[in-house]
Amino acid sequence: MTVKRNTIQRQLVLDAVCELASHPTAEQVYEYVVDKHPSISKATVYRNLSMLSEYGELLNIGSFHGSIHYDHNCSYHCHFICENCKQVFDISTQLPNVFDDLREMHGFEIKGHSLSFNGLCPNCST
Amino acid sequence: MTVKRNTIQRQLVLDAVCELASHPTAEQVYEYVVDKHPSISKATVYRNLSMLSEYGELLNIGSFHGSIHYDHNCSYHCHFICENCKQVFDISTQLPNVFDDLREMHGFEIKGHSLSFNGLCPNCST
DNA sequence: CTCCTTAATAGTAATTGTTCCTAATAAATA
DNA sequence: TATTTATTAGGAACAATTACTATTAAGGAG
Repeated sequence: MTVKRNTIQRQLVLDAVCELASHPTAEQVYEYVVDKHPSISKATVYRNLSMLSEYGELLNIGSFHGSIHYDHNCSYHCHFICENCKQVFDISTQLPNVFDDLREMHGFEIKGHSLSFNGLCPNCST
Repeated sequence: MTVKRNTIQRQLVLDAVCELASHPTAEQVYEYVVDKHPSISKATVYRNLSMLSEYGELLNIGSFHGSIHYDHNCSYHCHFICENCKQVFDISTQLPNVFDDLREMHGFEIKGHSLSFNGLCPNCST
């Protein structure tokens, strides 16, 4: 059995996503981390972002405008992506349990889902 | 005022997405169209896919596994993406009108949304 | 129908996001 | 403290997409 090791690089990547709290991309995480740990490489950031997502410590919320965004909040919520400023907003709303119904009705083994809206945020719509 | 011109290339791209009906990527559309019109270039396929999406004649349903998928069905439905076979399935289900509520409650001008599930399809889960 | 404007095209180069590769490093266990 | 091997840095490779430029052709005006 392979052991998951704790490295400062992995911790820095995880901390960055939490501290940025802006649904950052790998590039944005790299920019944030390289300040504190200049020798880190981009490959390390990419690798840790996907490993942390697999472990359930981060959430890959999908690819918007060409790059994958990550979220430190792994509990269920939706997102709103502004087409103008490209910002990703959290939308905390409860959708009824159609998800459970879907699971049972269609025979799909659902491991995750992504609900996102696009349009213009209050700032950009004026 | 710029005039949108009708070209055979644009029509072929639109037809391809309809005829394939498998949520194709730009690459898959190109492979399909180049048979009928060998001189078409990939840039033309990419350009027309994004223009047709802007015009509302196609739907960009998001980027899965590294490339954007398009749908000829522009009416509301969800998708299920199998993590194993990478197939995109249509899920026709009605979510209650939380979308209208969101629109009014948050001040976001919602132009579209995307709800997709990932996991294993019935074929792959056994 | 013919001419003219310019949107759209073909072909290719460039860019961007991401993954792969390899030798060196450093966690974790014995 | 020594050993194993997961992880790293750095750069090359790759794949999806966009940008660029000369050429072509759609469609409105005359």
